[in-house]
Amino acid sequence: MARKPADQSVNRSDIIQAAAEVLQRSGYEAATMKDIAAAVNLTAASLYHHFRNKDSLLLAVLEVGLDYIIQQVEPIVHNDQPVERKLRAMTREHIIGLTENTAVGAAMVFEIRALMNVKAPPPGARPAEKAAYTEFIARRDAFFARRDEFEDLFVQVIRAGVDQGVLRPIDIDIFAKTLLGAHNWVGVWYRPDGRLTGEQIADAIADTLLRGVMNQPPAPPPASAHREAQL
Amino acid sequence: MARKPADQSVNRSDIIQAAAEVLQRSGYEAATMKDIAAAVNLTAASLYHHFRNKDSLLLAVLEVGLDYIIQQVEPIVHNDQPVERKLRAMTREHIIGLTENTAVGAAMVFEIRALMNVKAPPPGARPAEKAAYTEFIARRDAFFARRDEFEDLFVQVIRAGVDQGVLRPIDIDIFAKTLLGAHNWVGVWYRPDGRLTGEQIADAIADTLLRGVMNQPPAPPPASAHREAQL
DNA sequence: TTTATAATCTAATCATCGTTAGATTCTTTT
DNA sequence: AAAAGAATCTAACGATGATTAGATTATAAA
Repeated sequence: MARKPADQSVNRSDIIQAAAEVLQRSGYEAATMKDIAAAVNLTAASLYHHFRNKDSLLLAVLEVGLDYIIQQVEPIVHNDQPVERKLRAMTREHIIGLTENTAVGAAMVFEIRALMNVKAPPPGARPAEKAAYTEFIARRDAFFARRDEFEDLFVQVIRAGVDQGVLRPIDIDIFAKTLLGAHNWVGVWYRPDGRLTGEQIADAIADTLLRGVMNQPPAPPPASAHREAQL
Repeated sequence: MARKPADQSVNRSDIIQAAAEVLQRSGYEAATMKDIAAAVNLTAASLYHHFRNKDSLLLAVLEVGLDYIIQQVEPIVHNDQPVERKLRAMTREHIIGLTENTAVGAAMVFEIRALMNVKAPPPGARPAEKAAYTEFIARRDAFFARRDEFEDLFVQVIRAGVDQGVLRPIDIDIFAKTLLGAHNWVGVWYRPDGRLTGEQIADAIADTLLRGVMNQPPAPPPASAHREAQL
């Protein structure tokens, strides 16, 4: 019965990646379904075979991005390295994640607000439309909850550092947001053909921010350590 | 001949502020001329008496924001205080500027990209339309140039600090972007009814970032110094 | 080979929105 | 008061774009 998808037909992931790229150029509202479809050699109508509507496609892009970043960062929180090592590794994974896929990275920064703009269907709308909306709201709220959880990972590690006396008695929320701002901003200006790799950028940022909050000046970064060596 | 504007009629500034507020909620593409007009009790058509078109209104919002921030930050660069005092004061003025008018502050972060999306008029368009477009492009490019100059103010001060040996031999561009990212991000999450004032947030961020880049640990911030005392 | 269904297309619908035309009202100057 | 121009309005135009209906094609399972 169930047919295995053919190799040459596009799948959800193809569309999500293409959508992210169009979003990066145009922003959500300016990006048309036709633009996105053209990026995978389809017509706009064909996209509706894969996604309920435009909002749902946007959400899918953001979910993929958040899932990936959480998957990279979360394990670091639960290992038993010292706080400074954890923070450095988290900065690395976050920034590398944003720079490896700049389209999705930019969407994570710029398009989240578009999630707030979706309008409820009018009272006279078809039941299917209302159902789609309800489901969307639930998925969106779950997304925001996960986003908050992600940001809280940094808060947890920073708090542990302050409690242990490794970090100065800083305002934890403000530092977490300073950190996240510095990270996210990389997603705004980074270009793959730039002077530095994502890894180098991450190390430079981590150096400065760690030094800014540690009681003892941090150990110099493991100069040419390979990425996995940090985990 | 020339009539003095009546007191109860709306002026450019009113519309620009209202537009910024609508933009903050909806983003540029989702914001309609009707929405903006309603915020100043006008019809959409009336806006065209004050602005050539929607693009031009967006640009006006961004120009106002950039002008204000530059006006606050630029003088600091040219006084003769030590680098650390300058950087702290620049952070203060930048963040206070973003938090005093959150609508314009958010526009400066989120809507600049919309400037890239304006489409050229078709070859068959009216001359007036083509002229408006040409003028828009020129103004837009001037805006970007000024924006770059603004960011360069930070680079200049940081470079001076490194040259003087006050700051560690950091990567100047990366640190400037780290700083700007931390600043701009405040414009994303700050709420006027939050726990801290813009000034307090600025001080906390400046503490951490300065400590992160100074060779000697920075002097503790002038605890309860009033804002103007920094200049 | 037949069949079910996945994937895609063409063509149309429906709503929204930027923009313009032209009339009207309001305020200042003469 | 009359004139001039500024500010605003109503009504419409034209374009765009999300979405749907229904037909068509391709592919894997039977």
